[in-house]
Amino acid sequence: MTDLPASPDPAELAAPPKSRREQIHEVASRLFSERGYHATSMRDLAGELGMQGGSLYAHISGKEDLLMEIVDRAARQFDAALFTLREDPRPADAKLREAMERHIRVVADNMDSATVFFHEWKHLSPGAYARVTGWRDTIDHFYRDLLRQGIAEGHFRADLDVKMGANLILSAVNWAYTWYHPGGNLTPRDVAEGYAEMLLGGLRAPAAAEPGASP
Amino acid sequence: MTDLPASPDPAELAAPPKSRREQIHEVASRLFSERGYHATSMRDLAGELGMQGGSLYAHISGKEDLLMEIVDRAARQFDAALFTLREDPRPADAKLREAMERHIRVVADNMDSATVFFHEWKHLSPGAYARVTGWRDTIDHFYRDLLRQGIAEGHFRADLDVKMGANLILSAVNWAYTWYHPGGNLTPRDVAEGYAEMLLGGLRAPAAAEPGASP
DNA sequence: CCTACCGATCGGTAGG
DNA sequence: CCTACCGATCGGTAGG
Repeated sequence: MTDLPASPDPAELAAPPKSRREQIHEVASRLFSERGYHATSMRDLAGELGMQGGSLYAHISGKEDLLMEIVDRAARQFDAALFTLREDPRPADAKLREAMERHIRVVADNMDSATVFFHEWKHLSPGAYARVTGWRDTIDHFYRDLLRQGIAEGHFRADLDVKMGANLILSAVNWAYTWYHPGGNLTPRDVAEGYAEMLLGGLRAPAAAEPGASP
Repeated sequence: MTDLPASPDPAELAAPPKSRREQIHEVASRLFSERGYHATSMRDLAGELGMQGGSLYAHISGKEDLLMEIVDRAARQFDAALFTLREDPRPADAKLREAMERHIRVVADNMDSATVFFHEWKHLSPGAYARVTGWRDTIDHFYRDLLRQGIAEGHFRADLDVKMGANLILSAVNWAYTWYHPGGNLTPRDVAEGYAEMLLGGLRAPAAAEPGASP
């Protein structure tokens, strides 16, 4: 109820005005994720922004650069989310929970560009393509190192197959892009904690309980 | 070293001659998986088969029908692999291993069409689209039922979140299409057993071992 | 299975 | 940011 003079549009309070370039980037992420890169025309994209196809080129240099930047940003977000955990002093199981939560949060907060990241990177030029596989290797190694740390600490099973374990964890957190609904009743934290609980403790019942026994 | 008269081409011994239609289907799976549906032209497809673009239409009715059949077949393979397990009398943990092995085997034996199944189904017409989501629901329910059975039997933890557990399992087996290499040193059975072991028993060490302690 | 072609649409540019 | 346009390519067809 407080007056805020010289601020005519209340929408401008919540978010600073987005540059046209940023708007194009955002709509492109949505369309590329919904229809795929090649099935989205520059005229489709322009239409959603209320302009003509040719007008886009006043703001961007080309369709592929748009894709490259969407994929690049997504990759950097994954990397940034996990990077600060490398030097984290906590034990491996706590770090695994935290890493999975951050990883899923990146997916959840960027459903569109995460989908583009996973589906459309093969349409990039060889240079950008190589950069993406580099990011993915970095993330893979992060989880492998984490598992090795846990084994060395004695928190994880000594007979663990590190490669396979990292694959399993990556499957869980990446696949979220196919089913997670940001507006739903599950937060990224819920998912991460549920997954970590199952992964760390296992699905199997701790003791051989009698079937049908009541407490 | 035995003579086989009236069989001039030894390649015909291993595999019966594939119909042209089947060849088209096979090459289309590969191209759609490598480049995506919309980035593959009918002329690309025809070129790989040594014919002109227009000639394809003597064998098939259209591009989308090709996609629909590839996706349909993949869906049916997943369904068929798990269907016979519904009535299997084994305990849930054994059935889970078996289901994961069969599921991963379908992915591994059909890397191309599995990739198309996971990436290109959104380009189908609404009718075919609905059919695919139906298949996916069926598979999802299979794993949920399996988890419920395991809880009822007392083999699985009673506090298990069935939906999340099914999601975790599906993540593991489906994501294999992104990294599995059919010619490599890991069989689908290796992957399934490794995954099942980690999922059932958990990553955590059974007892609190001393870090650095030697046996 | 080929040649020749159809209308439609593509990414991108010139000039304003 | 628009109008008008470029050459290229698309899925598909006619007629043989």
